Amino acid sequence: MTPSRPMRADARRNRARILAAAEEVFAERGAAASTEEVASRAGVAIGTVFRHFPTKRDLLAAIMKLLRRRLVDRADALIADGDPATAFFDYFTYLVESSAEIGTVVGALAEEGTAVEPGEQIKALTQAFGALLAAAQEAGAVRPDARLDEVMALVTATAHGALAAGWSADLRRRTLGLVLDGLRPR
Amino acid sequence: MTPSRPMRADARRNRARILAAAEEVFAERGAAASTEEVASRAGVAIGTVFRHFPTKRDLLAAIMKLLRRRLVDRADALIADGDPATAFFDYFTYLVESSAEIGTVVGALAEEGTAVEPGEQIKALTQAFGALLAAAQEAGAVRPDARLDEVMALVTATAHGALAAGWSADLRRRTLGLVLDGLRPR
Amino acid sequence: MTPSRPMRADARRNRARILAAAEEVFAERGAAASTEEVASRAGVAIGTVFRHFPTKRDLLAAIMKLLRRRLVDRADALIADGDPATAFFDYFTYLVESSAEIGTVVGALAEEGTAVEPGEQIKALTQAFGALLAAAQEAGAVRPDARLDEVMALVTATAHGALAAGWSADLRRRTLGLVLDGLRPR
Amino acid sequence: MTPSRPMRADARRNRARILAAAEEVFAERGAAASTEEVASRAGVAIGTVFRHFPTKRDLLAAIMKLLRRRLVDRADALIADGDPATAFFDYFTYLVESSAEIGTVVGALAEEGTAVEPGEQIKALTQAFGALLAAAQEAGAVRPDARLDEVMALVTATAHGALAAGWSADLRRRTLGLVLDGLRPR
DNA sequence: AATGAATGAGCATTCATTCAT
DNA sequence: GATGAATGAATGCTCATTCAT
Repeated sequence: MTPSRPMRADARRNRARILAAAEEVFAERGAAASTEEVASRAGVAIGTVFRHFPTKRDLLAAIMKLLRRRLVDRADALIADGDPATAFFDYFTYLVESSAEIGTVVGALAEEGTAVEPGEQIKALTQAFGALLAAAQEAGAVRPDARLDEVMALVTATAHGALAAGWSADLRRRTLGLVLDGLRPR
Repeated sequence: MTPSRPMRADARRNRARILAAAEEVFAERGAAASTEEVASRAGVAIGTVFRHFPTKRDLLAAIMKLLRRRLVDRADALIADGDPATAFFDYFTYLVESSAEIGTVVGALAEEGTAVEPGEQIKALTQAFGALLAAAQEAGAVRPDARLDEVMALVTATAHGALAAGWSADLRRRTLGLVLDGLRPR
Repeated sequence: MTPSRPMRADARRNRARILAAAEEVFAERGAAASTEEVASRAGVAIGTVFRHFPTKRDLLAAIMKLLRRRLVDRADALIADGDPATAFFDYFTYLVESSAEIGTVVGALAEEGTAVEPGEQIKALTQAFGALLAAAQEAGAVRPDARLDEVMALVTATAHGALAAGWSADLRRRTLGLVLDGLRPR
Repeated sequence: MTPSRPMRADARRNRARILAAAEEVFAERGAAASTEEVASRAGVAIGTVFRHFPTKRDLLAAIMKLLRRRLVDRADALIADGDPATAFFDYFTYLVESSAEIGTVVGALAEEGTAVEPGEQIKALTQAFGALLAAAQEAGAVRPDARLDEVMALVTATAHGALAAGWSADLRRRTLGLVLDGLRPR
């Protein structure tokens, strides 16, 4: 309950390094990669990793939070930017293209049995995506009966698919085209 | 070579039990589940599992083969059955609905680095699906420019998505609706 | 105590095959080779091996017995043959040259903790070698103070050394020369 | 590379304990003894053994290095000491007497197929022994035509023999006498 | 706070041996 | 007697997590 004094400077630096290393390592090696590997890539000792993230789960969750924030930021930028019709499709495409980063982590957590709490971050993402969707529907670029949860499901699916199956860039573009066509008004 | 006389009755029974148990266990716990768990669920000793499948990989691969055969059989049944327009969409839906079974295993193998030989089984599946697609396009039920690889990609994606994200039955149905709409002629 | 009826013909044939296979396998792969390998090389099922030799130990012991008999036979032949001076040295050399066969088995048994009972066979070998030694000493070809147990020890040592260290044929010949020189009268 | 600061005190203590335990265990039980046994005899957990020696092979190799160093040290001491004639024979005897320690390990490694790199250690040993031999020959205590490799072979053989066959102290002394006689000038 | 050594449960795999067929 | 499937203890090794330094 005490506000717990602000982190020491080196501690904060280490936390960041660890997160960066973890992102790299898990993206490369899958979630089976060892925490030790993360530590050494971050240039810290294993104990330091566990001081910051008491559990491997916690580390994975933290990465996810990070990724989500990035995604949300991008959505906000697109919303602020302009043309609603383009924005929605651009964002959808962007999400699928970032899949590799996200996918591994999501998969890893799913595999462990306990999915991470959908928490605030995902709410924020959903909200941002919702805004883009509404705007696009308003502009008549997306069929009006498409609901937000369906659209979210669709991105997730396409992203996972692209990742797990290792589609070529070409195949990804074409498949994405089909998916997006399903969202356009007839 | 040696004609290798037909498996003894108890051996065949055990092999089947192990496969069934493995399917269950891996679907529930992910591919990280232990072989020991499979053995005990199958009611055999650990050595028996390894006698039938010398490697965990082999066990996983065997499950996959089994699943694929089921999928192909179903496709063949639908092809033989009649109405091409319905058949294609039914099969697509069926595949997504079986996703839980397939997904884990596929994912597990992909994660290990060495995917199982795409070999005959997947060729057979692609072929069967191709026949359904062609018939549906012929019947004017599917847009003529949709290519087989895109359609395969789409099923995979939807199936994985449904699996990993744990969609509700309702959400799955609605999302599937959107996907299939993208495949219909405009 | 009942004389236990004479072995069935096929049983005797199998016993022989197994022994032959075991000799091969253990010579090639060392004593760590699996009993299963022996069985398959002999063309019988694993159960058959264990029916004839209830324990891996027993199998190894049986091989040893076989080898010893061969060695004794050779000694007897040399004794009967003639020139005592040559005979002793020839036999010594012969033993070292057969080392590969013997060594593995002996080593294997030693490794297991319990050496095989020296039993009758080894007594027979010692006796045969003793005869050769005595004759050679009589003939003045070997120093009269060399005792039988020392000579036995010497062969064993040289044989093991040649085996374990993988001496070249040339090195073996030269080293053997030194050893034998130690046995000659000065 | 990295200067890699000097091992922590407890780590060094454990490393030493493990090596000592391993020497004991492998000498008693042969190389088939389990790593677990080594761990428990050393009073550490199994993980600690593997942290220090990532592979059983590595552990075996480390023991060998240790033994070799001891042998070389002894040789150096004898060289420095004085009387060349005695030194050579003393060292030969010493080597045979240490055989139990060495033999098991050497044998174990040989059996595994990959002998440890003959590398520096064995070169050092050969060299030290070579110096003793040369000095002894110079002093007229050893026949001048005896070559270093033959002499090495002879020690190896005698050591192995003494070890594997479990000679009594008396028999070892007498046999050694015969061997050494073969090396004296006539 | 950081370090990195120690822990020990867990895992895939092997193999001598037993026993139903 | 022969077969070969089943057993299960044992082994080498990994890795998340703890804790003394």
